[in-house]
Formats: sequence, C-alpha cells, structure tokens
Amino acid sequence: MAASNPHTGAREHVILERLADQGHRLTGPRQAIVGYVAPRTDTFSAQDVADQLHARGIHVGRATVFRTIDLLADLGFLHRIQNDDGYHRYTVCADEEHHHHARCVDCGAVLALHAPGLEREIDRIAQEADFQVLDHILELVGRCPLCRGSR
Amino acid sequence: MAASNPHTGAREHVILERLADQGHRLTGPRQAIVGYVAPRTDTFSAQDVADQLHARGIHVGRATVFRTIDLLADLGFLHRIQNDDGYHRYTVCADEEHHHHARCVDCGAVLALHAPGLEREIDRIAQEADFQVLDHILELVGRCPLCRGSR
DNA sequence: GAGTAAATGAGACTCACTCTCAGTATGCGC
DNA sequence: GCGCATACTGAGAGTGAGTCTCATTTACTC
Repeated sequence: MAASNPHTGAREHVILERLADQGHRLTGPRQAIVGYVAPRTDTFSAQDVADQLHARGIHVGRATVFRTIDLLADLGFLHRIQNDDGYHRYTVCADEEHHHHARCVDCGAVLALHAPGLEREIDRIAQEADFQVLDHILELVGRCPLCRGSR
Repeated sequence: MAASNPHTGAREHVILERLADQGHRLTGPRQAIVGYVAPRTDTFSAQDVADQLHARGIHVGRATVFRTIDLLADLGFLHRIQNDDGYHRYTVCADEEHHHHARCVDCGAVLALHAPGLEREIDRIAQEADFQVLDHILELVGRCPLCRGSR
C-alpha cells in the first residue's frame, strides 16, 4: 500500500535522516510513527496514530506518540492544524517553503497552496492598519477537485 | 470603567435586545455575562468570564457560562478563536460584515480587518487549485500600533 | 397570579494532552 | 564486540477545558 509509494517512501527516509542529523536517536517507536505518518495526505490526530499503530500490532505508548509528533512538528515535518473541536490535528508538510493549507471537508485531504500574492496582500493590509505582522494563519475549508468530481 | 463607555454600553444593549428579539430570555446570568463581555476589546476564555464574574461577586455556573458564550458566538456577537494551546478564546465582533482578526501578542487586543482584496486573492488561488472554498480562516498575529509605540 | 417551557446550577463525566519516574535501548568511544 | 552515558520510552496518574444530566428555578404569556 502507501508505503510502497516511492514519493512517500523517500519522504520517510528524509525525515529519519534529518532526525539523526540533528542528534535525535532513531528508535523503534520513532521509525514506526514516521513510517505511519509519512505516506498520509490527509489530516490525523495523535490518537489516530496511536490507534493505527496498535491495530498493526506495534505497541507505542501514548506519551511517546505525543512527544514524537511534537518533535516532528517542531522540526517542520508536520504542520499543526486546529480542528473545529479545538483539538490538534496534523498533516505532513512535503516542502519547506511557506505555504497554506486547503482542507477538504469530504475526504479530509490537505492540499498545500503557495500564494505569494496573498502574502503581499496581507502585508499591504497590515501596513494600512499600522499592524506589525509576525505570523499569520490561513486555512481554506472546502471541497477538493476529486471530491467535487465524484458528486 | 469600561462599562461607562458609550460605545460598549450601546453594544451591550444591542446584544441583549437582539437576544430578546430572537426569543431568548433575558436572564440574570445572561445579562451579567453580556455586561462583562461587551466592553472587552481583547480575547478571553470562558474560564476568564466565570472567574471575573465570580470575583465581582456574581455567581454564574460554569455550564451556564459555556452555554451563553456558545449562544453569543452562534448569533455572531462573539468570534471563536483557536488559541495556540488548542483551547477556545473569544472576542467581541462589533460589526456583522465578513472580516478577519489581527491579534496583538503583547496586549492581546484584537483588531478587525476588512480586506476585500484578500478575499479576491483567496478566490483566485482556490480557482487555480480547482478547490471549491466553503469557508476560510485568516488570523494575523503580531503587534498593534499602541504596543509598538510603547517599545 | 398560574402555567409552562426555557434556562440554570451542581457536579459527575469525557477526553486530549502532560508529567513523572523507573526502566530500556541507542549510539559512541574504546 | 563491550561497556557506558544518556536520550528515549511506557505506564499510569494527573490536569483542565468543555459536555451532559437532571432537579430546580425563573422569565415570559395569558
């Protein structure tokens, strides 16, 4: 299945390599979590990861799942998204450039959007309001091309 | 203090009037919560409201605070914001037009921004990605003019 | 003033997430 | 290959925002 995908397989490899580069140990639980997370294109919660690993017969403690996901998010491999119910969900960030996400309400897939025009517009508005922007959050919620096609 | 501000006093009155118009009862707890919330220009949590009312000697149950805030948010008087830690915070929405928020990291104040150019840009990007936008979330985080001035 | 239905308060409950600490396993030097 | 230091892990208790239930109260209508 997804693990055989050459793109996501490479991504898994890249993440593990970077972890090691930065002095983090390549432990079994970390490899299992990265292996599960890397191929995913939709959003997932920490609990999903714990449950799915458990279903595959891999036992990883809850605390370890939270810690590892936090680590991956801090290193920029995962993007933290606020779910409607207030809990965290995550999505894999394939590239490191600044970008935004469009989340499909039907399938949960997350598309990465590059929008330099938007950045300029945000700067303009901020300047107009005399507001110094340190960071911004933009998320689109809607329907992806695949789900629209199947309706 | 803030309650004597003619603008926020008017806002409190408007909210209560609209509640009544829509068939909701004007109970003591609701009036107390609206009275506390209406003058605020920064963000606050449900717990803040409960604590502050309690500090003023007004006893309102936690469940009632959550219910009333939810009601006010559903009616559009409050805007629900996801805090970094995943918990909900709220801010008063003075006007009903679609707008975005800029939150000051120093003082917590929330400015409302109208940005029709931004909306157009979002539509353009979505069209480019063939993504049907149902909703979008944009929040700027930074420093307001007042806090920048005092540095 | 009586009736009724909405609203309230108390408190138990849920659930994501954190903390602690003893035990384990990784990676490095030899 | 071996031993060591220490980063990492797992178990499980703890935390705190938010929800639910249900008996009681209170605002509005007639």
